[in-house]
Amino acid sequence: MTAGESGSSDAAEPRTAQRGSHVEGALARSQAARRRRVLDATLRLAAEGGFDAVQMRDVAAAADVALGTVYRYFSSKERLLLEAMAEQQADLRAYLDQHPPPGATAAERVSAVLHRANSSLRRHPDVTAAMVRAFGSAQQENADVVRRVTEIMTGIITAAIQGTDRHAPTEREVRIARILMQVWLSSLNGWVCGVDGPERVVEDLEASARLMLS
Amino acid sequence: MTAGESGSSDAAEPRTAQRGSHVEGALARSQAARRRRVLDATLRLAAEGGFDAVQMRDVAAAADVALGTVYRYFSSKERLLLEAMAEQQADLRAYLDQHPPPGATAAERVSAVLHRANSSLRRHPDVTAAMVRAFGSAQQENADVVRRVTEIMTGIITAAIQGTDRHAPTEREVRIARILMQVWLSSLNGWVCGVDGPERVVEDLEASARLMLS
DNA sequence: GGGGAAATGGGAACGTGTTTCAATTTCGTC
DNA sequence: GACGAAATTGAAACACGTTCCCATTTCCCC
Repeated sequence: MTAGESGSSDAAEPRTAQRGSHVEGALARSQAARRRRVLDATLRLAAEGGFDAVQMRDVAAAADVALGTVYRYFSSKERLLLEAMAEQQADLRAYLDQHPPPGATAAERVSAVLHRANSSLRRHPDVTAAMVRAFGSAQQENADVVRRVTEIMTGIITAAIQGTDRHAPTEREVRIARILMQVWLSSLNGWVCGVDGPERVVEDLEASARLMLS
Repeated sequence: MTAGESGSSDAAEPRTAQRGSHVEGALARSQAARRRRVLDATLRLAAEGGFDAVQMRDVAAAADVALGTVYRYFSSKERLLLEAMAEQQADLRAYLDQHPPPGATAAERVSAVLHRANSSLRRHPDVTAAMVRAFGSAQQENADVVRRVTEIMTGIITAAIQGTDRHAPTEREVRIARILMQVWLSSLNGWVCGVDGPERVVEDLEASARLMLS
């Protein structure tokens, strides 16, 4: 998707109270930089060897911080990958907001969006695998990030359904978007664990879009 | 679902070649018993404390076998839980074959089946959580069990769509069944990781069944 | 520019999944 | 009933996520 860098970020500070006072809720610059290095190191390692290659000691070393510092910013490996996933999805949404997909009907636009998104995922299979695996084994303490990810994905699909017309989404549209997101996630899971080929993800999504948006 | 014991079983022997000769492909009685004890111990532990309570050393102790023996039968904790899940789903299918759900329309029958299945899952939340978590983080080497599980779940839904009329399922019916299964799995994941309440699983399924079967 | 709190570094230590290995037991075959 | 192959046991060892601890540094406030 080439949606590249920056963007996103809403939650996510170290889990202890904030210092200072004036910029309540924001991390000091050096802290933001550290956090970014950790996330970048995570993506780099994931790109090489997937979930298993993201070893916390290696992440710390690659980000040039101490292991304890990684844990200060991300309470677990799972959370680290989930935050990376949330950021990735947020970037994707931002990109799509700027470059809305073509298509006259809702089904066409949804198809176009998910096609783009998936070919981007296919270009980094190990990263995707790492994130999907973290997502699939998520625990209660990470429910907030999981929710954030699902909301972003649902939002992407809702936007595609609506197209340029920006009315408040219908109840029905939201439901359909949610179902499509669930199919998407399940399909990705099937792909990364080797049950289906990567084409299957797009096939599933197009089939379900066709079934519900006609 | 009270579908209780026995049943299922197709694959799943220890990963080395078979002894003897006459009963090709089947485990000696004592081996089958050991395997069963391991699975039962797994379910017992999962029922108490979910995924984290299923510790391989404890499973071995509870099943009264050595740790190495557990690993002879199940190559990993993930596989152990997945095989348990496959068995559970196979039992559910067998039960439903004997007690087909009521309903005049496909949507009603699907709704009835999934309602039953889910209230059974809700009765053992920790077991469900353990299995769903294993499923969600499944790796390539367990693709076979994952496929078996999804096929059983899809089969259950397909049967519900068809009702008493046993024609070969339509292409369209298979596609719908697959999508419903995917929604089911995603929804379960949302439940066990605390993003949604357990009612949400049934809501999602009914909504999608309604959307596709009308 | 000193005081104090929070953050960071560095590294040991712990828990649990997984592997390994030698000794022993089980079981089919002759 | 003895032989040999496979299965089982018991225990140690390893890998990696996670936790802990303390010395050092950074940063805010006075």
